[in-house]
Amino acid sequence: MRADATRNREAILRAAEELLAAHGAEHVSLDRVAAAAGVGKGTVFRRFGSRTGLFQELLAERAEALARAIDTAGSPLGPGSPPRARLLAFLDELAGLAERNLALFAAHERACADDKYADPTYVRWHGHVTALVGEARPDLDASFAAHALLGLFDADLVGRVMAEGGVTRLRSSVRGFAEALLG
Amino acid sequence: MRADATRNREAILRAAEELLAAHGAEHVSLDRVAAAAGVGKGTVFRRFGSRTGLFQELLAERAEALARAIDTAGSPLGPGSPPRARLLAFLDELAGLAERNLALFAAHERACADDKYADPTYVRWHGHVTALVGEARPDLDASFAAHALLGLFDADLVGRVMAEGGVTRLRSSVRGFAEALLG
DNA sequence: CAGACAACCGGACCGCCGGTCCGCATAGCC
DNA sequence: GGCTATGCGGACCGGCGGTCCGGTTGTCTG
Repeated sequence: MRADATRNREAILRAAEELLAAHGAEHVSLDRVAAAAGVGKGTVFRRFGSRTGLFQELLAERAEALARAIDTAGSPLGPGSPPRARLLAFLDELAGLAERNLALFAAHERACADDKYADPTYVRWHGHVTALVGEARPDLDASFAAHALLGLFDADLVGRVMAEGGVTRLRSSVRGFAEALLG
Repeated sequence: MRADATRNREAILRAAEELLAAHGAEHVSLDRVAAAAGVGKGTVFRRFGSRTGLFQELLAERAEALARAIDTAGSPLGPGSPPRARLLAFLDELAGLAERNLALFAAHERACADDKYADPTYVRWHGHVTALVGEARPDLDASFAAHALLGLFDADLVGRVMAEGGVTRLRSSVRGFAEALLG
């Protein structure tokens, strides 16, 4: 990749973030992103393939730290902790991530609306949660329950809950739900 | 409403259903619906206001029987049964409804993507589930749990589960999840 | 039955969007 | 300094949801 290509790639990602923060997920078209990045529309598509690809990449970037933490021993998130604690810790982290990136979550949802299960980040999360649920509650359909738990972070739902009680309410509702489910 | 208006209204609803059944939710544009109904596009919008309105109305139609059953004593669905049984019965009915109307669920989801909580049918369902959860598990955030339970009927998830085990698998996964949650 | 009016219809039209394409520019290498 | 592959920009496309208005038609009245 040429140096200018790398620069443009970064400019596009940052422009997309700014527009998300400024105008909400619904008003971020790729024309606008391109314009804000000081770049042609074609460049956006060459770099990211599609709208879907752009938001997937953006989410992957924001989720990277969490992805690493999951595989690293030493916190309740990592291997070594009991599955129930790991799962609760993971969901709590996810709540934080959703809070800090609500507009991105919304945009990502829309962009991945068809074939939402193909998104790499979602797939990783789902695999993780499925495994943990399988250990903690072997009687359940773990994959199904994992989709349901990840569904708690639907952007509209998160927004609604946070409007009433902020991230604290979100965290406690999620935790309460997960604890009830795990028994 | 004039007689021709009533006829057209019905023709549009039936055409939309046929198109949903024939091609999936993604390929049903309002032009196509209008053409299939033998009607101008303007007529579709005059009758239903928007794409959203059309699919909301269609879902409301299909959900009417369930809505009545909920308020009528005499089955596990209706008032008089214990909340836990009512909730499980309701979710089971919803699974059946989702199975029989998968394409409609998908189209409805897309059409209501912004402001999904404004859909009248969803609001009714959510109120019902919230009340039942509140009785069965007063320790939970009932409204939040209700959204989560209704999220189980996301069209993509339903489709995926049914691809693996048909409606039987869907019903048992839903039931298992709900039972675990209610303890 | 005739006439008149309101309700309704059709489809051309609009702006916007995601996505494509190709002639031109330039970064990076010899 | 010159050559080429890589990348760039933005005009362009098809399709969408939604609007609008000139013409049509159901219906009510006398």
